[in-house]
Amino acid sequence: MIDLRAARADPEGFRVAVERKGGGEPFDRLMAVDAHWRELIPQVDELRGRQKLKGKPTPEQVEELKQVKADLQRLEAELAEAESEREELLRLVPNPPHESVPDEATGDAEGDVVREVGERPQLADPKEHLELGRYEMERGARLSGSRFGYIVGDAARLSLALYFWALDRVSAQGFEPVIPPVLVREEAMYGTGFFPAERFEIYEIADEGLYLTGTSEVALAGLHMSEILDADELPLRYTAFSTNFRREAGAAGRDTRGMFRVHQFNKVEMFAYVLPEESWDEHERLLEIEESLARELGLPYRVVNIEARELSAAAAKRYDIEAWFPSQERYREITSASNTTDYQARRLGIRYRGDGGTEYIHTLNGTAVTDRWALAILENFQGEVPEVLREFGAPERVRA
RNA sequence: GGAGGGGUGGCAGAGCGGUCGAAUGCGGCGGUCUCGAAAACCGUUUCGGGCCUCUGGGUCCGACGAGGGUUCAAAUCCCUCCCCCUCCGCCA
Repeated sequence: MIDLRAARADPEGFRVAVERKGGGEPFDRLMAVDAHWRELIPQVDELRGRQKLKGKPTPEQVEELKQVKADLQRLEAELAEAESEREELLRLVPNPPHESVPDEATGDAEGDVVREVGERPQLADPKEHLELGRYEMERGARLSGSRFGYIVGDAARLSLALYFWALDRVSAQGFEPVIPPVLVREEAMYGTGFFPAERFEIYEIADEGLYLTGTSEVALAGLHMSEILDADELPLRYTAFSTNFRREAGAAGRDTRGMFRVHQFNKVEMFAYVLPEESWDEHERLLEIEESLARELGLPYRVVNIEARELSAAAAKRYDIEAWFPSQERYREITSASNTTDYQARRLGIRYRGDGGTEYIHTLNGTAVTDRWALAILENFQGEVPEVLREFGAPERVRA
């Protein structure tokens, strides 16, 4: 959530920033409700003060106190309503985007193309991943429905090698490996900003009140929820392997072939808790790690600075890496690195104790690898596997 | 899944419905002592919000797992939920 005090101090500035992500309307309502709340709170505080006694009241005092109680009940009800309205609106207002985030895309990308790296392979008739590896889509659909598949044989070995390779490289950069829960409570979903904005994307276990995470970002952000960390133990960096579940409800008809967009996939994710003044450096650092992974495999890619309206509620800025997919003749997203600044930390109550008292930390997340990387490897190298993955169990060549 | 017990400050652990934001111990911080340190002694030590402010702070309100309720008044009584522990059952 946003910093209410900062918003009060500069409502016009906030309004402009938040409107870039389409959050102007809830922001206006938030400011109105907050003003009402601030009118009520001193009145309620005053009455509560009168209600406090040192010892047993005389009968006359009890009569007086009953009147105080009546007034208080009325005002407190009004206050409670203002508070719950404010809560609700606070959940709706997105994190303002950073100044460096563009408003308009330059070309075919969902933002500004920062750079293109590597050479696209010259392939006369590129095969797609379904021809190159054994991905059992029809059997997957028979078992679980559309957008489910089995990854079998060499393709499975390739994916497993990718996870281990990525964990190796990322943990060498100081990220602690984690295997997190993938079922979480509603509060973790709200805390990370996936609720209410992206509720439609999330699978729910209604009986238990639990939700399947679409990314281990949720569990990694939740790892320290409602904690006060020591400034000198920051930054905290984690990397998690997990299976991710997404309903892909907004993607009807898109990417329906093969394993490209499925309801269940595996991912190695990076997550960092940092001091506020360090988060923009950390964001660049996450991007650099992601790029180093793509470069080490020799994947042709480009980096995109995502435009404001495409950012999630939580993200103040986001870089995607898009790999070239020869069969589609275009770049497609394979990673995403976001600086959520203090937005998740506020919602989850994650602070640190420094010299100037307690303050909210900043959180960031970024993809290391996903199953989609295996598809990019297959398509760009037409079945050949980069040498570096062999020692992690990948086959020399993937056969369907 | 069944049966019990319990959730209080960084930790441990008290707390007749009012004078309790909360005893005490440990830890932390500052000081005295010391060449220095330890010990001892003295002091200090939660978080959030509103308003004021000479930006040091002041003041009032809220918070004893969470949310409701009873009461003039709740850490203390009642209800719901969450979490932890013990025993039994089940299980990779």
